[in-house]
Amino acid sequence: MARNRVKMVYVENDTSRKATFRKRKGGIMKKALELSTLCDVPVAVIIESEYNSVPEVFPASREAMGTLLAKWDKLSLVDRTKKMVNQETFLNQRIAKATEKCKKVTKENRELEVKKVMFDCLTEKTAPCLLGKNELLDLGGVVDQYIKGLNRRIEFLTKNDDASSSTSVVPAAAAAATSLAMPRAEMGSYSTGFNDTIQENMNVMPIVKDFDLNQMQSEEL
Amino acid sequence: MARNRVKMVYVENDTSRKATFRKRKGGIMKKALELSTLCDVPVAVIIESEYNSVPEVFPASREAMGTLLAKWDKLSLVDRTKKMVNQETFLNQRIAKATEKCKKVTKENRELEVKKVMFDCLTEKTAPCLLGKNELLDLGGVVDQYIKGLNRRIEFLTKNDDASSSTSVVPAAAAAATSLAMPRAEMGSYSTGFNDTIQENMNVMPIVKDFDLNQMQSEEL
DNA sequence: CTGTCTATCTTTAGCAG
DNA sequence: CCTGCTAAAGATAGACA
Repeated sequence: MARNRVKMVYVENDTSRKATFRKRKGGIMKKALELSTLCDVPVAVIIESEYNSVPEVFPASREAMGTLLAKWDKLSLVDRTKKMVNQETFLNQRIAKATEKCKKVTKENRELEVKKVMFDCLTEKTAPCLLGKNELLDLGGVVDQYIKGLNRRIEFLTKNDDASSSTSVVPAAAAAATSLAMPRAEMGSYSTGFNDTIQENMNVMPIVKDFDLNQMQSEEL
Repeated sequence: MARNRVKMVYVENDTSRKATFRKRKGGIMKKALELSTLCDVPVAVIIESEYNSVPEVFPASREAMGTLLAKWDKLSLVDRTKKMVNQETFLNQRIAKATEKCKKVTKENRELEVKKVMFDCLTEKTAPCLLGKNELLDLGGVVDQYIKGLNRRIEFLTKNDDASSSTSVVPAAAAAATSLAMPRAEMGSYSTGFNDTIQENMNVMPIVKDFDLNQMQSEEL
């Protein structure tokens, strides 16, 4: 978890594995204690270790532990199976969630790519004629959205800010760039240098979001 | 755990508590899954929640869970009690460890304070005559150690570095300062400006180590 | 409420003693 | 093997959509 990102696979090296085991066991026990303290819920953790001949460990109090296990014993076979199945469903749920997130990120990335192309066009790095039909359609959609934002922007400026109302006569492309930059400018002073704005956005655009299943937390169960 | 350091006490606010519960439960489940993956050990976590009518959760597989609980059932009353008692001892062990660490940090801090006084004396901010008997004794000890370090330093330089051997004639106080700075200089070039060295150390000295029990991990159990 | 963001706090992998 | 350190990865409280 530190220094190097660690792969979530069995640690082959005996020494490292033992070290990891000890550290992480301590970590879980602490977390369990914290959860039970913060939320006043009974928590039990059982860890079977090859290093401990009496291999169970519990952060719960003696009584709480007994109660927890008793409850488990008393669960109907149906409920128990249901819960057990939940465990089998555990990974499936994570996968489903991850898939959904992955889709979303992919979509966002496509949008970012299109925006990048748009700015490339503005700075003449890429000729639109080199693009395929689908790319052009996507690009058209993005540009349309920018122009819509631009119109709202013009309306806003015309109503509220005389000094800036002159922006309503700039070429559409530069205005679109301004529009894109708006979210950042909203809380401060408004940007007026279009080339700067474009350049600024050029630096931001290439960022493509990364995605990692392991980064996701189970949440929900 | 973020934005604000959180006190380890029951969270009164219902909304916050539920949010904390959900987040931390997810966190523990993930950690449990990671531990069992990395070290290939069976892990079970049972969390009884007021929000879940069938209030138990397990990251372990169906079989592993059964095995774990069976093992617990088969534990002799003696072993079980021993383990249980361990839970009662849990906090005591943490307290013991914390106390020990606290002592250590306190001692380190006292040494740092003494060093600070020593450098104050060198820069004439504090007259030694204003100090009490114990402080003077401590100070004497520290100065002695510096002088010892100085002698080793002189010996080293006399043997290995003709250009620097002239330092063997500097006043003891400045030499002591050099000695103190040595650990940092050992891997690079040697410091030669004594006033700079003193000033540099003045900036470092006032750092007094902090100590927090919650920062400690249970480790060991 | 459920999901998202992010400034901070916490955990821990890899080393050195 | 254990202990301590530290930089980097991870978890999460609080605020917000």
